[in-house]
Order: sequence, then structure tokens, then C-alpha cells
Amino acid sequence: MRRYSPKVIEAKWQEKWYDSGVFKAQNGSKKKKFYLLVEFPYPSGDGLHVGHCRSYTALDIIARKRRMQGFNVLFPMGWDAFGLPTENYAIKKGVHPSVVTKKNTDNFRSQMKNLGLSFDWSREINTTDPKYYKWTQWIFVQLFKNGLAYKAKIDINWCPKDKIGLANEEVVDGKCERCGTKVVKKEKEQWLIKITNYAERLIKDLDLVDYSEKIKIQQKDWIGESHGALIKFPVEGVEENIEVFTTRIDTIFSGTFLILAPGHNFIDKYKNKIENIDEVLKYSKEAKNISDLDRTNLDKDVTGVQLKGITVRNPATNEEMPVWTADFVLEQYGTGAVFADAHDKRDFKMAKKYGIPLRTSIKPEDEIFSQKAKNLEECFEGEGILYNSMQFDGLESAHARPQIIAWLGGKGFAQPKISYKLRDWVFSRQHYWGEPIPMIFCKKCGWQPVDEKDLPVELPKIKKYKPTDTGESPLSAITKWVEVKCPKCKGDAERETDTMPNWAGSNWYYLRYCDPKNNRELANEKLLKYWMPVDWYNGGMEHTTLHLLYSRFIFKFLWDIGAVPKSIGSEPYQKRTSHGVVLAEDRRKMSKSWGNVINPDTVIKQYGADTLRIYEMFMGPFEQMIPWDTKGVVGSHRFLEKIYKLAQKKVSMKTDESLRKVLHKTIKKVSEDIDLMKFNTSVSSMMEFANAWQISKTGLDKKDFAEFLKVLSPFVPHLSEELWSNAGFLGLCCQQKWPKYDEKLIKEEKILLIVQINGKVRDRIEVDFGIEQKQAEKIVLKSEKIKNLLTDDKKVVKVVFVANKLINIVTIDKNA
RNA sequence: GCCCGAGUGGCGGAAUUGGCAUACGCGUGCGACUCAAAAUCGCAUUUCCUUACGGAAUUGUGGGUUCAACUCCCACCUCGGGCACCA
Repeated sequence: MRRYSPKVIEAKWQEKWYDSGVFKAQNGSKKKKFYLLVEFPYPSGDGLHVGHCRSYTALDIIARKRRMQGFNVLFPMGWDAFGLPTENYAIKKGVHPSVVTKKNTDNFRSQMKNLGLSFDWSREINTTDPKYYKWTQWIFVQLFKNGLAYKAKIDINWCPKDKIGLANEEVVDGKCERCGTKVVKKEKEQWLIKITNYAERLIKDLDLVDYSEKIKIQQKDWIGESHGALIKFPVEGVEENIEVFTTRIDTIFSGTFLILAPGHNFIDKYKNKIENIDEVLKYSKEAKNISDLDRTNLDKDVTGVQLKGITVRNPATNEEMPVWTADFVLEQYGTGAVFADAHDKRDFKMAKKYGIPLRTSIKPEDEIFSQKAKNLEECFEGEGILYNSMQFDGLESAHARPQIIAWLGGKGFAQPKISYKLRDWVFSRQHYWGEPIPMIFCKKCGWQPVDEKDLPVELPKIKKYKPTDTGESPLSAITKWVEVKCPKCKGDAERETDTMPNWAGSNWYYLRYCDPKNNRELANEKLLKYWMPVDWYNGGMEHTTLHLLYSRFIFKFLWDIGAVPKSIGSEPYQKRTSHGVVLAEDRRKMSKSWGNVINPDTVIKQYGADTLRIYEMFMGPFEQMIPWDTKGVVGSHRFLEKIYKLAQKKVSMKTDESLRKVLHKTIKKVSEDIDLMKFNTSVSSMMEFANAWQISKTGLDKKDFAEFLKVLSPFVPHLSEELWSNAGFLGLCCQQKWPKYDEKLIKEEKILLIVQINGKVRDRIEVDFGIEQKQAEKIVLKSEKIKNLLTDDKKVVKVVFVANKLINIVTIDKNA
């Protein structure tokens, strides 16, 4: 008997598949298309992580199944290769980043091929290829031309270790997402993209797509939409209003003071009117030096300074209100000003500290106002019933709001307003290894985009790509490259030396796969029409608020300007799923420093790719975080060895009837589970089948064996292919038609009827499928076990019968 | 603080609509093969009581609905994730 040797088998079939081009997606095919996308990796020097293998294998299974179901499948792969780790490695070793990238992508590609993944390699893309980033730059130029890219001097989040500016999205707990260094503020001229213009649509259009509720909620929370009102507070003595955004206009009648963010431009504009301007400016300056993290620390004491000499009028009560500044009011949110009252904890705390008068105007519903709150010893923040509020007395908060907006609106003091937490996207990085921003600054003409025919602006090959401490891009030192003619007036001008963030290339890569070699446009319209949208996109949960949001935004923009056909629809991804992280055996993250990393190459060497694939599918639910178990790999390997043996021993002339039933149940289960990404239960059902096969008398006939190989093949393609050819079947197993199960064979003729007394299982009796209640009762009452339990002192009060499942006899004690 | 998700054997986990809790795999124990070991195969394996037949308890905790609850409702505990002086 032959032994299962994956090493020989796997190399052989990989060669056959890749040489024959069976995984190539066909442009313009009559078949129904299916575009399946898995996030392309950053090709790090560490090689593939077993977590990569897990999500790629999962999507590979879906791709293989869809092909067998007759779809024209596009399942591509590429490299998101710009980024810091490569740059850092290059600096340390003195090798050019492009050399490092080449080495890493070659390694990744060969690892993926060793896994037997069915990617269409003819469509491979690389974000660092000038032919690719030409179009990344082209998109930037379009953003600029449409007024969505602008340069502004802003406080950026600066990571002193990586020497790079970070987007808000890349700052976690006030620390650099990548290296964990505490982020500091630095004022710099930066390119920004107006993603905020799309905030509303990015929320609304989530209704059009099939994403899990969790993903939708995360996106919505991140964008942070809140409905409220804009209120004007007239400033006494000057023709000026201070605008305030609020979601709680129902509390307006208790508003007794106004608070401005320390950086609010009113302060600068009216510095002559503010009597204590020195004190105010000193406070502003201090506030600026406090990081956002400290500023938003809830335990911190509230501080503030009154703007003496300034008062505003509350448009609802007509009372004069003092104006303060406090650092808990943020410049970037709303209008950078709030009206303050007794129904907000921070306002309350501040008023108590500085002796500012307070008044309440909301009391809790169905409840007597607590004495403490009434005496202003405690803050009531909830919604409730209005009082002290003129004609609105007695209304509930929610009902009062639109009415107050309408009333104040009638006098020109208020209007409905929606506010977002999402901020414009900081798009500049001061690093070498990224796409140059294709802009030119001319003293006469201002910022001008590089002429589209001159794209790409290639990254010059230089020796010193180390980032500078000053925050200037290393590209700024290359005078020859920087000095350029203005595209408009042809006078002397200078290139932008900042590069794009590493999200830039991944914003639109899924479009490029449709037409990866096009040099005239980002992708051909016809091909986009055929392939887009992506039918199914899988990626990590960690990309939900970053990559997923950015790329949806960029797609919408391209759709708006007609760069992609309207017929695709306004969303790039029809369906989005996410995978769980694979943890190390010690349940920590895999990390070189912990020494707990599992290398897929080692697993493949020892057990083969098929074992790795099926183990990673079997280990647990796909979306769930799951620890690696080296012992578990052995179990998966045993399963494959068992199949290899059975294929030699138990394929005969005739299939056992009972085994055929199990086979068809397995076909049904696997077919359904793959689409639901329930790979773990698919595998266990195939294991159950193998067990049944093993104990069967005659085993399987050739036809049924072929059916089993087909359902097995997406999971363990090499072994299936080998057994397929060993059995003398024609063609490739991966090109067969996906099997159908026979409904008749799945139905049972006999079932085990569960017999319960008072809900407890007392017996199991084999009966015919479809048995009637009366018949069942008769049989049940004959059972010795049941007879013994239904003694004379018990009275049957009810019999519950569930067809083909169970019968439950409910009794009571006669004596009781 | 707010919003999601989860809690089932020694371990990873399974369980259409409420209808046999613990499938499948790991581990462990016993046995077969072997001079021996590994590998392989067979049997057992939720816990407790019982020599056994059998019985009882059990899906984070406490209550509820129901003939019947891992599944539905209420309260709480623990863990994971997201957001957070956001007006």
C-alpha cells in the first residue's frame, strides 16, 4: 500500500495548476462573474503569518467552490508594499527599499503557491510599481481638481520615534499605532482630504451593502453622526453671534453661560474687548500644550477662564450670559463653543467651581425630582419633562426639541444641524518609501497639480532616505528633483516633497485587478462594468475604521466624477466579512519577542499544505479569535492519512446504502457551510463521513468516491487531485461540477423517537418516519421502561407530540 | 460611562424553528500488534452516587415563561472588541 506523502503530491499538482492557467479569470466570458477579494498583505520580512494562511485558505475554498459551480471567478492577489517596516529595514541594512520589497514579495508569492491557493497570478499588482502608483497619483490630482485636497497648517500627531505624522485614525490611546510611542503635537503644513464631505453618504449607503452589523456599527460610530441644532447667541455690544452646536436644545432655558474652546477664533478677533486678555491667552497657550489624551482625561479637574467684558444673550430667555473658555471644549467638534447649563456634568462641575449661577429646566419623568438635584447639589443629565421653559413646560425632551428649534428658528436664532466626529484625512507623510504627492508649488500660481501626461512622478533613487528630525521629507534634500517648472506659467517652482500615507495604494486596488496592465486609464470601463462590484471582500476587523472607510470614500469619489461606471453602484464591496486573529498556543499574540510564532513553512514541511489548510479551517469558527494548537494539527493530518488509505482499500463495486446517505448529508452540509463560512463544521462532517466509510462493509463505488473527492477538494486540493487521478478519473478534480445531494437520500425511513415523561428523556424507540401521534402513543405505552414509570398513582394530563422528533407525557400525582 | 459580541467537558469547540446537550478533533485511560518503542487499530472518556442494573446533577450566576430552555424574557457577574469631557 502506498503511503501518503504530501511533499511529492503537492509540488506536482501546483505545477499542473499554475502551468495550465486553470485559475485565470476570463475577461468578457458569458459565464456569471464572481469577484472574490481578500485583503492584500504588506509583504514584511517575516513572511506569511499562519493568520494570513487562514483567511486566504478560507477564501480559496470559496473561490474553488464557485468555480466548480460554474462561475467565472476573479480571485486576485497583490502587494501593499509601501510602508515603514521596509524603509526601516532598508535604512538599517543599507539596501534600497525596492530591493527589500522584491525579496519579500518573491517570498510571499512562493509561500502562497506552496499553499495551493488558487489566485490568478496573471493579475498580480504591486502598489510600489510606478505603473501602478501613476494611478494612485492620478486619483490625488482628481481630488485636488475637485476641491477635495487642500493644504493647511495644522497640528498633526507626530510620532517622535518613527518621525512621521499620523492620521487621527492611526493614533490609539494617544500613542503611535505602530510603535506605541507617545504622540506629540507638531504644527505643520499638510495635505488634507475632505472625507468629511462624504460623511453622510458613508453612513447612509451602509444600507445598500451586506456587511455584518458589527462592522456597520463600527463605521457609524467612527463617523459619529449626531443630530442637533445650531443656535446663535448674540454678543452684547457688537454685531456678532457666537454659534453653538447642541443635541440638547431642550435644556436651553437652563443655559446660564457660554464656553468657548481655547482656540476659538472669537478670542483672537475680539482681543481688544476682552479685559483680561493676557490671562485668557495664557490659558489658551497652556491648553494647546496639553495633549488630547490629557485634555480628555475624565479624572482631570475642570479649569477655565472667564472672558471679562464679554457677554452674550440667551435667545430663549433673553438673559445676559457670561462667556468662558475651558479646555474640555474642543475646537474641532461642532462649532468649538457650547452653551452650558445644570444638565451637563462638566458644565455643572465648572459652574460649582467658579460660582457661576445655575438653574434647572428638566425634571425626570414619572419621578419626583430628587432633593439634591433640586437644590443643585447633584447634576441631572437625563432626558425628562421640561419646566421653567415658558410655553414648552410639560413637554418631554424629545418632543420639545423640534418645537424649540422651530420657535427659535422663526426668530432667526436656530436651525437643525447634523454634526460629525469624523475629521478631514491628513494625507502627508514625511517619508521616502511612499507615493510622491504629484503637486508643484509656484510662487506666482500657488499649488498646481503635475500635468496628467507627466505622471507618474517617480520616486527618485537616492542614498539617504532616512527621515529627518526636523520633519522635512528626505526628498526635500534632492534639489535636482525638487526644482521644476510650474505647469501653468512655466516659471521656477518646487515639487511637493511629502509622500502619501500607506493607505493610498489600497484605496482603489480592487479596481486595478479588473485591468491590471492598462497604461491609459486606471482600468477599462467595460472591464469594470463586468467585474465590479466586488461580490465578497474579506479582511481584518482592524481595518474597519481605516482601510474600509477610506476605500469606500475614494470609490464614491471616483464614481461621482465618472472615473468608474455608474452602473456599478455607489459601493465598491457588496459583502464584507472578517476573520479572527490566530493567537499563539499561549493565547498571546504571535510575536518574535515572545518566541511563540508558528511558521507556516515549518508546518508544511512536516505535514504538507493540505494538513495546514484543513487544520486552520477546523480549529474553530472563522470570525473568532483562536489559539494555535500544535497537537490539533496532528489530528487533521490523521484525517488525511485515513482518506488516503480508504481510497486504496475501500473503493469497490458497490456503495453501502447507509453510507450513501451519509455521503449525501455531507454534500449538503459542506455546500451550505462554505457559504456561511462555517468551515469548522464542514470539516467535522467530512470527518464523520470518513469514520462511516471506514466502518462500512463494502465502502464506496467509484461514482460516489468521485462525489466525495469533489466536496473535499476545495479544502485539500492537492490530495483530492492526486486521488482523482489515481482513480483514473479524467480531467482535473478542481474543474469538476460541484455535486448535488439527493433530497430523497437525506430523508430517513426510520427515526429515533424520543420519549419523555414530564420533560425528561426516559426512552428512545425506533419508529417509521412520518408516524402519527396515535400510533406512536400505542408503541410508547408498550415499552417496558415507560410502563414501569407510569404507575397507578400517576395520572396522564397531557401528551405533547412533535412529529418525527419526540413525545412528551405529562403526568401529575393522583394523591396530590 | 456608552455601544456591540461571547461565556458549554481536562482543552479547541458542536447543537435548523425552543424538542436526545457535549457531534468532530485533541488529550487521557485500557486493550491489540511488537522483544520493545513509535506509528496504527479497537474500546472507554461531562460530573457525582452505585460492585452492577440504574439514578441524580449539569451549558457563567439568580429568577421567570413553557409540556419542554444552551436557545426566549428580566437582573447580575466575568471576559473580548469598539467609542469616549463629542456638547
